[in-house]
Amino acid sequence: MEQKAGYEKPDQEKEFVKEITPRSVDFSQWYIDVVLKAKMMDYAPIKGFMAIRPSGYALWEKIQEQMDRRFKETGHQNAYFPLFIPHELLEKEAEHVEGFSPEVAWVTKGGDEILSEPLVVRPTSEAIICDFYSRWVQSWRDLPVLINQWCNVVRWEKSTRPFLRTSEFLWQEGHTCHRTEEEAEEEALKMLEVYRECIETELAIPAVVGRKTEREKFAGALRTYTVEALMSDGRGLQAGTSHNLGQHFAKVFDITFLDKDDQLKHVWQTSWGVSTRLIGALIMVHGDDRGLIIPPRLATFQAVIVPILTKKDRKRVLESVQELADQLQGNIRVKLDDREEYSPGWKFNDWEMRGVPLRIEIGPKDLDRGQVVLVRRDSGEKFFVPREELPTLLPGLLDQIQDDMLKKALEFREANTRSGSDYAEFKQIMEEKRGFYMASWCGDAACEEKVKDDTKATIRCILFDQQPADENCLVCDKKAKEVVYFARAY
RNA sequence: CGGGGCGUAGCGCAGUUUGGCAGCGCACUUGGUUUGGGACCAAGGGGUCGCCGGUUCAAAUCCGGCCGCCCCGACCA
Repeated sequence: MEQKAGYEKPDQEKEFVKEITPRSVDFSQWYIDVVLKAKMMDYAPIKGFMAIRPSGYALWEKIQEQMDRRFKETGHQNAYFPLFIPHELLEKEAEHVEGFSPEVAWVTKGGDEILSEPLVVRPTSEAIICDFYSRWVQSWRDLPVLINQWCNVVRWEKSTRPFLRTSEFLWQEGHTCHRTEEEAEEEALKMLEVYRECIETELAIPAVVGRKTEREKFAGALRTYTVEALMSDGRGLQAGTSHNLGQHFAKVFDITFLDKDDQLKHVWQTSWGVSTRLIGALIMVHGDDRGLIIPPRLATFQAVIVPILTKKDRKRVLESVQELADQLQGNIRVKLDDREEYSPGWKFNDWEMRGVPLRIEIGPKDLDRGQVVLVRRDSGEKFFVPREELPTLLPGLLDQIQDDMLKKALEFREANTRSGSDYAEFKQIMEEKRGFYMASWCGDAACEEKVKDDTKATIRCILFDQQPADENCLVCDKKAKEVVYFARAY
């Protein structure tokens, strides 16, 4: 039996929804159960594809809204580029095509006609966008180009998991052109920080930033930066990436401009993206054995009001909750669940499974006492509060929940981030406890490869501005150059 | 691509060994009673047993072929 990291003690109450496999039994099955039972997605009749259902898509819309706002604030504009890419364009950048060709989907026919020039469905849009940029950029006055697109991409994956790796997924890809290398580097790092901050603030996920190794970097990039998060089973997940593309694409796609000094130069480019994978991260960082826990800032409904209806008091309870719902609208995002065909207990379980941060219960007894029952989804805490205090109390409580969720995730990550210089100990930790392991590395791909063979762990990122604490490489014991995080990753 | 498992109602499964009326739980529909942690009673609806072929009086069940899905590995922004 494989041991897994970081499970909570089983809840004493044992009131869990039966359909969800406990995390301690089988984390993968737990994840699948949650995404299905919370109606986040459904499997498509094609392997590796899925429908994102309204409650999953609502999360994506919130993520988009928050990311998009930050992109605009940093000077970017949205645009849209074609779904199909002529194969010859994709082929131009050698490393790029080599990286993606195993997973591209092809279009070889249009109607009844066999296409003379086959098309590929975009696995990412560098090629087609660079083709446009070569015409749009002429002068230093055209720079910088700061464009983002929200779209779908297709990568023919061999093994897939809902939200984490599907053959089609939704994402955004920023594509920028700059006059100088410094400016491109600054952009790549700026957007990396936008990702980190947004993921931390909105998704309540603490993320580590760093640089990818040669082995892990984007096909065709000069350097790849990454935002890495730790899931509650101790595995790492790449939550976003930002690339300094250098002039690789500019040279093959001929994106040139006449600079102030009258010299014809190639632009320096970046690209950066986050995808619907973030939804998977959200589930795996915050979820528990009852299902999802959505941070208040991203929740479609921040609180759900469940009336307790009895035959005698039905009418006055219904009137009262309606009044409360009206009163709270505009203050917080609230949902009144006044369906009479479901029992309160059923609703409690259902809304918990779907992760609504707060539940407000109101029954006859509460009406008599002028109070409501509040239940926090994240902690399970239950309290009785005077009804008139709700409008002032709720926004603060939601902020508190958001903070507590981030704090809890951060504590988990810290407790599961270890460091050391003993390779045997490292192997044991990757096998038993997992989590992040910080260590010194010589920079040699062979050591990276050996770790993978021995432990299935990979270098998630090279930390910025860190001098190796240990002088020697964790693996080969030669002089170390970098400090890296190892983890088994999704 | 390699190893293992599975395919029967919307979902989860039994039935296959030993061929003989297509079953159970949940969900769904209608009516009634209920409602403070997945309520109860009654009456209903729902099937190309993955597909194609073979054996047989008779196939979910036996035989052959094919397809698909899941898990583990390999590969993988």
